[in-house]
Amino acid sequence: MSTLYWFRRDLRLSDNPSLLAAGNEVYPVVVSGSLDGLSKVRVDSLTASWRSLNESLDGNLTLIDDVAECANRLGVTAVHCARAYEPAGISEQERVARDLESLGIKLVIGPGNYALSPGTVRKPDGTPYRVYTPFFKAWFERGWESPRPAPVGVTWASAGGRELPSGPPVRVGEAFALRTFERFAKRALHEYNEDRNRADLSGTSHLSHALAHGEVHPRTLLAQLGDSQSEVSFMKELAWREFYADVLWHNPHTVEGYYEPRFANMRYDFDESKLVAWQQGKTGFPMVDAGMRQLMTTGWMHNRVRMIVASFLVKDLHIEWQHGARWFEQHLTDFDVASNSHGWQWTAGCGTDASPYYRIFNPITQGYKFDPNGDYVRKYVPELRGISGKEVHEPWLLIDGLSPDYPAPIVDHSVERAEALARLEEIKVV
DNA sequence: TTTTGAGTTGTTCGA
DNA sequence: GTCGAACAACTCAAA
Repeated sequence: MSTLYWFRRDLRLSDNPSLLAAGNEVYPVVVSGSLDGLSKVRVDSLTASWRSLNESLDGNLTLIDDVAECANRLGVTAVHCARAYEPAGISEQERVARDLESLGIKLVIGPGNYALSPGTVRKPDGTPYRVYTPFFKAWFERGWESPRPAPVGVTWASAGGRELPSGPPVRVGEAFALRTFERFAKRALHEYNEDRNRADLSGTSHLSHALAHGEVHPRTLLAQLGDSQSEVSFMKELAWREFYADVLWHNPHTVEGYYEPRFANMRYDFDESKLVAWQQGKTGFPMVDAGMRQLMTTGWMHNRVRMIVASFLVKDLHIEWQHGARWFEQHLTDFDVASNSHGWQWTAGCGTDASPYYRIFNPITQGYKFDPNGDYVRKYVPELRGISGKEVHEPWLLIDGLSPDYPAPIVDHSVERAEALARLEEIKVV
């Protein structure tokens, strides 16, 4: 009996239990609505992942507009997919399930792209964790299942939808994800504990795109990790992804709503010209500008730099975190709603296990620390390439060093730091 | 039951 | 120049 498989954010064949459940005669499809509202860079990256998956499916992956309509036309009795845990995905799957049910077709939803599905790790009293470290302990002690093999002997058939959109070649896909991990495991993983914060090095895994698109299952990675300090550090990063998915699952309003509600009452500014300067990487703070331009030119930003630019928007410009989160959503090809919203809320101080009120990043100090030679800044801010060495982090100190094209700092950090502390004081719990 | 110490990612100030 | 203390309030887990 044929089934229809609806690929969403699980664009892989191996270690995909939902796909294994779909049987031996499968119509693989993706849905055109997945592209709605996405920026060009995200459309390009998602459709590149689709094209890569299509090669593994012997060219049978097609693009459809409506799952229920397609399933009905093909006469299948069941549609299979992997579970979504974020609010938009949940409601989409509920809607499709209702549409299918009215046609007498089952929607079979398998587990999603987490070692432990959101909602499963709980405190002994049954409530969800609000602090990462105890979550990690419970998550680790509970453990996860072994990776599953790719399906064997499946006949893929075209559902007769449209051809996949073409686009620029992007290095993505399941095989690329596995190669990326192998490369990482051979080199950077050993120094991960030391180098992952260095913006000027390639010390991170570069697997965020693959994890966000489900080109690899996290437990496929976990199964290959030992217990060295660096391997445990990487495991903890994977656990952060699971923690934030869990937090969002329990608190769906926190996509754009405050996890800690009293922060909704804090005084914020909205200066459009400052927001635009931040977005365009023209704040006059080299480390911030390098990060924002890396985002614009590559669709990715180093995690350490994400914190620096986020802190700058929230604590130096006093702009609400949601504006920054939305900008990231438009430009990050590895966008993950749970990690994005809760990463921002952590920096803003309103999230789980939040950054203490006094932890305000100094964008200059952070530059010296995590781009010690200034190479990262020079790579992404061409106006500053004439300045050699670490001096690039404070171009205003150089008599002849400042390019006329590069802006002066748009704020005084020490003034805005004090302002941020004063505003936090106003919402202090008495 | 109550208490206690720790909690991803930091900065500043004063000794 | 280095170094340690101080900087909310609250959650969680262990004692």
